[in-house]
Amino acid sequence: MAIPRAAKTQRRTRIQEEKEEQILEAALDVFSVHGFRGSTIDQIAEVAGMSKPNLLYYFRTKEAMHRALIDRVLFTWLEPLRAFNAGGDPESEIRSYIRRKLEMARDFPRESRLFANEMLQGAPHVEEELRGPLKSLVDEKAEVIRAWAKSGKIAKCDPYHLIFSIWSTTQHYADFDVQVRAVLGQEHSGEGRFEDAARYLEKLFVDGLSIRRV
Amino acid sequence: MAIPRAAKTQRRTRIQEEKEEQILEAALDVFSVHGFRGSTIDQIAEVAGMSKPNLLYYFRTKEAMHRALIDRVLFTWLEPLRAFNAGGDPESEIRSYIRRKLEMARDFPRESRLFANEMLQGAPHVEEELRGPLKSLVDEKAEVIRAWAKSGKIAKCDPYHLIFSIWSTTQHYADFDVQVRAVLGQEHSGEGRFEDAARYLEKLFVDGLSIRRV
DNA sequence: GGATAATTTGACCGATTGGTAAACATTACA
DNA sequence: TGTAATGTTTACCAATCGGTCAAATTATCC
Repeated sequence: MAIPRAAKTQRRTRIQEEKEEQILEAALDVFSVHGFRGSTIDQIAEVAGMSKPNLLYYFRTKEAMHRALIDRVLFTWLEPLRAFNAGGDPESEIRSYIRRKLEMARDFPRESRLFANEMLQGAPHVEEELRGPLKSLVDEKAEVIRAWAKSGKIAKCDPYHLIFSIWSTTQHYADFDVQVRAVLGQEHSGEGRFEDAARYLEKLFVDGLSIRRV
Repeated sequence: MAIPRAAKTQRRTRIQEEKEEQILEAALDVFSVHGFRGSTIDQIAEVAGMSKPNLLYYFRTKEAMHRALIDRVLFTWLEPLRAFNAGGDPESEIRSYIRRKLEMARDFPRESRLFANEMLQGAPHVEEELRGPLKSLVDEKAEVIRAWAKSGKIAKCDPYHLIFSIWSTTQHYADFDVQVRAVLGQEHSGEGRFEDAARYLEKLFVDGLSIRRV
C-alpha cells in the first residue's frame, strides 16, 4: 500500500507525467472559463476522462491543481515580455512585442483567460507573483522604455501605461473573443481578424509613439 | 396570502424597490468578482443583509437575479459609446470617449468586471445582446469613424479594431486593477493613476491616428 | 382598529460540492 | 514470476448548493 499522491517516490513515473499532463490540460479548459470557484472537480475529471478519485490521487485538492496550473502557465505567459530586448531598435522591438502577444492571444486563449479570471477575482492565488517577479520584470523593461524616451528615440510617455496598453489590447482578442466575434459578425470572425488586429495595433502604437525611423 | 414575488400587484411597492435595489447592489458585488457559477445565493443574501428565502422572494432564481442585473447595467455601460457623436470634431470626440470610458472604469469597476466575467465565460447570458443591440450600435459608430478616415480627418484604420482598442485599454484599469496596482507599486497606485492613464491614452490614440488638428 | 395583502423567517429538500476509505487492479522490478 | 509499489474504482461522507413551504410577522388601506 503506497502513501499515495506520488509523495513517497523520488522521481516521477511515466504514468504520473502523462496523467498530470492530462489533468492540467482539462483543468485549463475548465478553470479558464469558469474561474476557480465556478469550476468543479467533477467537471475537470470528466473533461480529463478519468474518475474524480483518480484525479484526486494526483492532485490532493482543487487548490493544488489550480496552483500547479498557474505555476506552469505563468512562466510561458511572460515569455514575450522577457524577450523584449533593450538592445534592439525601439520600433521593431515594440512591433514584435505586439506581434508576439497577439500570437499568444491567438494560440493560447485559455491561458489568457485563466489569468484574466484570476485578476477579476482580485488575484487571490497569485498576488505574490504579481508584486514580486512580475513587478520586477516590468520595472526592468519600463526602465528600457524610459531610456528610449529620454534619448528621444520614442515620444515621452509613461512606460508602465505603455506596457499596460499593449497587454490589454492584445489580450482583449483572447479574453473578449466572443464579443469581438459578435461585433465583427460572421464575415470577419475568421482567423484573419488577428492579422487585421496586428496591422491596426502596430500602426496605432508606432505612429502614436512618434518613433523616429532609422 | 399573496401570490408572492410581486407578481400579482400592478405597481411596485416602496419596499419592493428598496429591497430589489439592495439585492442587485449585493449581487453586483458578488457576481462581478466570482462570475455566475462561482457566486452563491447565500453569499449574495449575506452581503445584502437579508435571509436567503427573503431574497428569493424578490428574485425567484439565481438566474433571474443575474438577468436583472445584466439588463440594468448594460444600458448604463453603453452610454459613452452612445454619446459618441458623429457631428463632433474627431479629435475631441475620441479624446472624450476615452475620458468617459476611463471614468467608467474608475467609478464603476464592478460593472466592468461583471461584463468581463460574462465574456470570459463565452457570454452565455448576453450573446443575443452582443449580436443585436451592441453590434448595431458599434456598426453605426464604426461607420462614422470610417467616414472620418475616408475624408482624411483621421488616418485610415479599421474602425472596429479602433473601438476594441479603446474598450480594452480603458477597461483594463477596472478589470485588471489588482495587477495594475501591483505593478505600479504603492507610490503610484493612488487615484492619480487614472489621470496618468488618461494622459497616456489620449496621446497614444490621437497621435497614433494622425488626427488633423483644427 | 381590523382585514387583507405584502414581507420575512426557520425548517427543510434533493442535488451537488470537495474530499476520503478501502478494496481492487496494474505496473515495475528483483 | 513473485511481490511490493503504484494506480484505479466503488461506495461513501459531511457540507453546501439552489430552491420550497408554511407559518409568522409587518405594512397598507378602508
